[in-house]
Amino acid sequence: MARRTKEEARETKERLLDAAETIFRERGVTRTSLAEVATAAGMTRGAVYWHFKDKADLFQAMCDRATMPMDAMFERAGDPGQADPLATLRDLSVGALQSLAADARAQRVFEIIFHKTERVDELAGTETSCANARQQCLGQIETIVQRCADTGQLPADTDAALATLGLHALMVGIMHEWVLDPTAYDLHAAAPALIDLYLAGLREHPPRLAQRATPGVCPKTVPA
Amino acid sequence: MARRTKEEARETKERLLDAAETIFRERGVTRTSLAEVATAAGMTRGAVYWHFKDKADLFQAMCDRATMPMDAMFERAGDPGQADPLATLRDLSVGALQSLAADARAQRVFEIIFHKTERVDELAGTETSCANARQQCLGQIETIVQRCADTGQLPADTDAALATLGLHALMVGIMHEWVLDPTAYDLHAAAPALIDLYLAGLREHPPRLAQRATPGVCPKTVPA
DNA sequence: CATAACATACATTCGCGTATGTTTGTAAAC
DNA sequence: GTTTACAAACATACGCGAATGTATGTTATG
Repeated sequence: MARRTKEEARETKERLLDAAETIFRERGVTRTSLAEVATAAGMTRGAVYWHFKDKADLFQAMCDRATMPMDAMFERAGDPGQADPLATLRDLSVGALQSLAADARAQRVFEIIFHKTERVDELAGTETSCANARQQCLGQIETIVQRCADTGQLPADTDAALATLGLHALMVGIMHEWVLDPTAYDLHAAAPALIDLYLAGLREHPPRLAQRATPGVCPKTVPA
Repeated sequence: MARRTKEEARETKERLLDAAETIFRERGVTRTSLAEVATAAGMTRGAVYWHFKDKADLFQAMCDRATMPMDAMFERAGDPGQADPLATLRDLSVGALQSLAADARAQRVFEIIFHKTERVDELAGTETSCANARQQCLGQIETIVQRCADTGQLPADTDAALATLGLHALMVGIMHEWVLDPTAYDLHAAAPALIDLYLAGLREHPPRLAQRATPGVCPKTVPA
């Protein structure tokens, strides 16, 4: 069997990507051979090497296919001078979490990215594109946070960088833990509460610029 | 060369663990061969197989050696009926972050755990011990949060489970991102601000029990 | 008929587990 | 307090399977 039609070839490529999601998730990226991916898709290694350069290329394509909608969200949120930046920030954060909750493919791929792969130089292409997305994400958030401080929705001396780090860390942590067991709780329902909790803290007790040690609730210093 | 003294044998074991930290971090756990670890420690594979059963055993020992102090922290924080549970919670959270900031070995190992390994069934021993630590950590936090709600330091109808999920996610996210570049910011200095920000939000706008959709700042629903 | 879309075959390398060799602390026997 | 014998603490050698990249087949499409 060989030489399928154009449409069939596209289907096999999709099936290979689907198989990669399944097998990478089950066995981890490094431990899975391309033969396993191929047989899981009902093909042989020849098909894989025809559509993709090597495993890194396959992995990259798999990630791109899944993260495309979330990338688009961040693109959309940055361009206009929004009238209500705090609401924009909330919508963006809650939307990202809820879009993960609604997209089974994104859940699989994020589980792979967070728990089933090793960040090494050999996946340099994926690594840099991932770092770019992260930097762009952080930049978007910090821009909006700073706009909140400028428009008075947050205190003027808010440390936008630290506030951004915290929000980003919160979202990364939520995704990181939730994909381990999506049945643990309803992320779609919980996302607003979690984000609003953080944003309320940001209004109530934000990190201030030019402030090293925060007095906080308890003045006792911790051992080490 | 063979048959060193007891003390020398312990030293070589430590050197093997040190080498494992270095090589695992550089090349990822799965991609590193035991030969690489051995040569990096100035030994051969014979030494590795003498001190450890296989790679999983070496990895487990490396993790245990590094996470021991942090495990002890959580043990210490749970036992007594603390008078000020909210302060206990803050001390525990800030202390965990600052202990990471102060311990170079913990930084290396956490970077390996978060970014240089793949959670698969083959590392079952490590996986379950890690899950146990995570469950114990979550349990400790939730117990303290519930105590805060019971003693009136937080609203009585606070959803302790969700509040715990958020705090845990925040800390995981902070560690997850910070170990990627410890020079990005001073974690020891930033930890109190980040934790106090979340705890302030917890007092100001906590998740409530028996409450599905939170009204929040912006009622608009997000696409998908 | 030329080539896209694969399947098959081949050579090479790499890592693992084990088996065996070697040296030397170390503790009991004398 | 030697000496002897045993085993600790490694090094070396072997055989095996598995995965990779490429080279070469095969078939049907455009």
